[in-house]
Amino acid sequence: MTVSRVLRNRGDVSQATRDRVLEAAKTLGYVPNKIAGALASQRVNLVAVIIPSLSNMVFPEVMMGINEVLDETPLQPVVGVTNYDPQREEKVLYEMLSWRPSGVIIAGLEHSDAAKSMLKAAGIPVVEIMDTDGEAIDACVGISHRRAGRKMAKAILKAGYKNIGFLGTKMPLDHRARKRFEGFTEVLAKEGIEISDREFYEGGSALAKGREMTEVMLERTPELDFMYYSNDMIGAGGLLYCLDQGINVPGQIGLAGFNGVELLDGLPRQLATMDACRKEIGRAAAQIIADRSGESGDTGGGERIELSPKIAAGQTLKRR
Amino acid sequence: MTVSRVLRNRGDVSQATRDRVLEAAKTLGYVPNKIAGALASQRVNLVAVIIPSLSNMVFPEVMMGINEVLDETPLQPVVGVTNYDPQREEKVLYEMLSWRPSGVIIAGLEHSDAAKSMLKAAGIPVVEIMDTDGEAIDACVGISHRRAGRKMAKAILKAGYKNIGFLGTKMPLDHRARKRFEGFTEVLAKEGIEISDREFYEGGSALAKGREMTEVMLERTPELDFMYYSNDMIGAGGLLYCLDQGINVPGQIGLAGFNGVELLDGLPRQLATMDACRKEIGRAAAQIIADRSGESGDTGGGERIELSPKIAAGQTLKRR
DNA sequence: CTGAAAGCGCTAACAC
DNA sequence: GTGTTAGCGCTTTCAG
Repeated sequence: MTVSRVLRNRGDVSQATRDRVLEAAKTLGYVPNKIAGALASQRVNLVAVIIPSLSNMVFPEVMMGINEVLDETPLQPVVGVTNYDPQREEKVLYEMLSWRPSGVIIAGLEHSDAAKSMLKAAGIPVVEIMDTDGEAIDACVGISHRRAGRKMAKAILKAGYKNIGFLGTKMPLDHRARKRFEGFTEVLAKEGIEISDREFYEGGSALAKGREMTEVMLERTPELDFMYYSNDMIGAGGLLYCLDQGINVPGQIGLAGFNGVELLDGLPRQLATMDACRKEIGRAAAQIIADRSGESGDTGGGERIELSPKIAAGQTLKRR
Repeated sequence: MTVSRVLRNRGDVSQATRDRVLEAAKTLGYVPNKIAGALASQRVNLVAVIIPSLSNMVFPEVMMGINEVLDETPLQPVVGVTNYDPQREEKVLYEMLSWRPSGVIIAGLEHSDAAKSMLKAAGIPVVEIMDTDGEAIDACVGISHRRAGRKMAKAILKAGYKNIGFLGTKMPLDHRARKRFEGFTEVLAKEGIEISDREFYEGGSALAKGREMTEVMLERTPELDFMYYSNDMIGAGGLLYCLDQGINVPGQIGLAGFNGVELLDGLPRQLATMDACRKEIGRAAAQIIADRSGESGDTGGGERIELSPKIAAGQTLKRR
């Protein structure tokens, strides 16, 4: 009835009745039931956001970007965490889709077949984020991790380093880290160079792991003159370790990480890194959903935004 | 009809029909509509989680605790972020309640009157987390930040420090930081000691800010022999700064932070801190909601769990 | 064990 | 401008 109209600021209602309704609503402590509303209107202002983890700052930062633009709209994000587990991803996705959200933002391009079918069948905007190396179901915004790996390899070679070590996570399911690694070794291979040593970790404090791994690797392969870390946190650990040991960085050994986390600003020396454009990705993805959910005929589709991460050479990647 | 029964594994359905239904559901790619289900059953398996921020690791860690226990139940968390803004908190809360969740987990004990009324009127379990210094609406799990501040002050005094500086965030709305500060100065006052200097920051990289603030303060008040940081990140920045400057820690100056973040493990020296029991808080809060949402008559109510944070004295808070 | 029927609290379309 | 009506897609209750 009329009440519904005023509560949603729709069309013709006289000021008098409007006031009366608002008054009543307030005194009764009335909170509309969105479930009923959604069912009736076939519209749910929720955006499903599916990410692998909350345990490092990267996804929370993406969330912040998403929040920023969704705040300007009636849309609300609902997040689900998969722990890098395809099974869980499938389940979380199913749960979310059963709420008939206005769109979904999901990390990565790799999903189980079932997940892909659900996404395709959902008939809502789907934005796959963080990665552009592969085929998207619908829209896609991110960076090319393969290209990022290549770019860093080139910069390192150009700076004159030759004996390069790689340190990363032991995560077969972190496809983005894997792609960076592939791009990285690819460029090295072209120059006839192979990774001199490599080390992988899982669990624990990344900073501490970075220290440990660096120690182990330097002991095992003393001729190393560069270490490429698959994320800034272990890179920072490595940097702190080197400084502790009185190792000249980058004189004796150069270092680089990946992500461009804010944390690096406070380190004794600025670690070379590459900005993964996390907030920007969140913002762009949310924008796509917001734009499309406004339209009627789902005009858009298949948007593809590839951001280009830039190297922040810091002080740990200098020409020798 | 029957279909509904098999999809929910309810009561008496013959294996034959069950199979037939499952079969049909699969081939049709049927995903049940939870909105309709929720409306009909008056049951929504969502738990609203309202937190101030995602920008440091503390709340993501609480989330992980919540996820852990909710994963074992049909309940699903939905998070809302307030940016420490009571206005936003009110709005976010309103939005969430309009989905009629099974419970709400909300950070802090300080809310606007409107927010409090909504929470009281909602008729669902409400767990206020992180803080126990004040009056809870319903259940409450956290630590006493006032007590935490007092405890740290005692430890510092006992270790023989006299000229103490405080460094924290410029956040009038971070009640927990404020309470820690109050507890801290209270104990000092009892011993006839006043904070020698203080400094507050906002925005930017906490690690970098920690460095800057430490530098500024040491210049301004050279007689300081201890610095108490309101979080570990700025504490870590301070520690790195001191080490850079060749300042003997804790010989010349002692340091302590707050939170017990994992990051500290990788630092050149272990910063003294106090574990805020974040994951544990998340777990306990989720458990309360889970337990109560199982019962019919909302048996429980008013649970109050106060965890006691322990000092991890690290290497930067040693008897002089 | 299975079907039919009556809502859940709203929105949308249509009268008044 | 305002009231009325018919569903939205399920769950629930009650008959068969």
